[in-house]
Amino acid sequence: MFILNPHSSVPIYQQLVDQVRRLVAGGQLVPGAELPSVREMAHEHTVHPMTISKAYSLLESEGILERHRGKPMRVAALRRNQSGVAARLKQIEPQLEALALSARQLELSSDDIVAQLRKKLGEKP
Amino acid sequence: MFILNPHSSVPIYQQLVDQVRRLVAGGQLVPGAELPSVREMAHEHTVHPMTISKAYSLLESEGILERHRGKPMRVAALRRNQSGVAARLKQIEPQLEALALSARQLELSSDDIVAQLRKKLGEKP
Amino acid sequence: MFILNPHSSVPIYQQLVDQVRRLVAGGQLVPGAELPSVREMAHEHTVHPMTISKAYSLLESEGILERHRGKPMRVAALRRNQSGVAARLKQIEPQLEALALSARQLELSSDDIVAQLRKKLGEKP
Amino acid sequence: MFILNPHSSVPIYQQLVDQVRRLVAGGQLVPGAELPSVREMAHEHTVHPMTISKAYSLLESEGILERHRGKPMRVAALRRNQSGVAARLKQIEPQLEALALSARQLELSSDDIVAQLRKKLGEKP
DNA sequence: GTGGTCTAGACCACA
DNA sequence: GTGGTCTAGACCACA
Repeated sequence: MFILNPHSSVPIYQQLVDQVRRLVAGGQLVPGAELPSVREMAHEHTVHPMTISKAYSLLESEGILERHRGKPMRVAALRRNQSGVAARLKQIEPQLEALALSARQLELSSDDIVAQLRKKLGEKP
Repeated sequence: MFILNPHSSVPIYQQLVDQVRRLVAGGQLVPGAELPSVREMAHEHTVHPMTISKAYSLLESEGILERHRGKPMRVAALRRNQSGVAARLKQIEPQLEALALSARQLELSSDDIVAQLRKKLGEKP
Repeated sequence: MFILNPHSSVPIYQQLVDQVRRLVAGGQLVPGAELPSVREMAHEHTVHPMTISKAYSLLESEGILERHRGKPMRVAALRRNQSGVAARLKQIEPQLEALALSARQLELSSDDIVAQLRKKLGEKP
Repeated sequence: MFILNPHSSVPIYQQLVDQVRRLVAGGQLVPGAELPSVREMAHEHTVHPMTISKAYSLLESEGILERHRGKPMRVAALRRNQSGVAARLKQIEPQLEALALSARQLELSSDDIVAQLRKKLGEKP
């Protein structure tokens, strides 16, 4: 369910945080759903447990996950308006802005960029 | 001409590398053009000369800039097919893929994403 | 294992890059082998850590070393045909050409040069 | 007669010094022979006159060239035993030692190295 | 004038 | 523990 790439320049804990956040916002992870334990997850991805732990803690402090003694982490109840299209678009705004900047500096036309983006959106990961 | 943000999480030297790379690919910096000297650039952005120097060295090792002893760095001759639309699209492919992944996980429709992207592309930076 | 001479006109970081490159090509450093940490190496040779770091970074960008967050640098897997005799001879080709040029200009006979070279090759460093 | 490569990592003045030294030792430049003027040489190789001047001055201080007011630089009379085989071999000793070190670290056999060197010695430049 | 190297030393991110 | 970034500042080589 989770894809962690140790060779990426994005820190592993960050990759995990980003994915959980988006899966929750996207509805693939619903409130109450349980996440793999730190140990399980660490073992499966051969990653240091502290790395998973850090990601979970961040998600907890964001109110996205909930910790209950003795139980696995769970997806928290959604706050109001957290899952509307606007809220989700807001989440990728920084990515969109960075992309737009790159496109301008590369003097790529909007149509070329959009065509390429649609291609990527159509592909399965 | 260059925008360096010391508060960004992207290292300063990396910001400069990215911008020069894109300005060259985009044609705003043509082969033979001289870049500001290390000291000039450092002074203008109140940044340590070594930070600029590191960026220039990386760009030299990529073959984008050329060093000529005693002279400022210059934009190198382009390698064949380096500046076609395809090559430039290739440069932002990682960004496009990351965006597509985010969009899928957020269950955002292609049309919503594209509409938002076009808005950003239309804005002046 | 490494010999760094601070009085040489060859920059310290360059000496290290050259040696690692050759030890890897020669097989004394095998893929997966860990290098001394930046701090260790710096302390042992009483050199600034950044100097070692610079060498390691260059070797990483050449694909000779691999960085794994939180761990010491490691020798990367060899690219195909990277370690054959031909590939290794290729590495000293510039040195051979410079030597041949000198010999010609000094009007030294091939036999004199070769005899002298064999003597040096026989000596322990 | 002289080959100056501005892209080499060896400084231009040094390239010139090395070549003159070897051409004199090799007998291609005999005592009394005149060298091109600083201006001429600088113009021919599109190099800064100061660069040529620096090389000539170094050669003069070594006693290889002589300056006579109003005349071009001339090759000085040879000092005793300056042109014997042993003296000339001495001049390339540092190069031979560097080569031997590289060969050892690359674990190249003496025979492979020598074969390759003979090939280079046989080629015209 | 140009860029390069190096040290001292602070501070950070990651595992 | 690991490596990375950055500054302050000295000193050098080259043109």
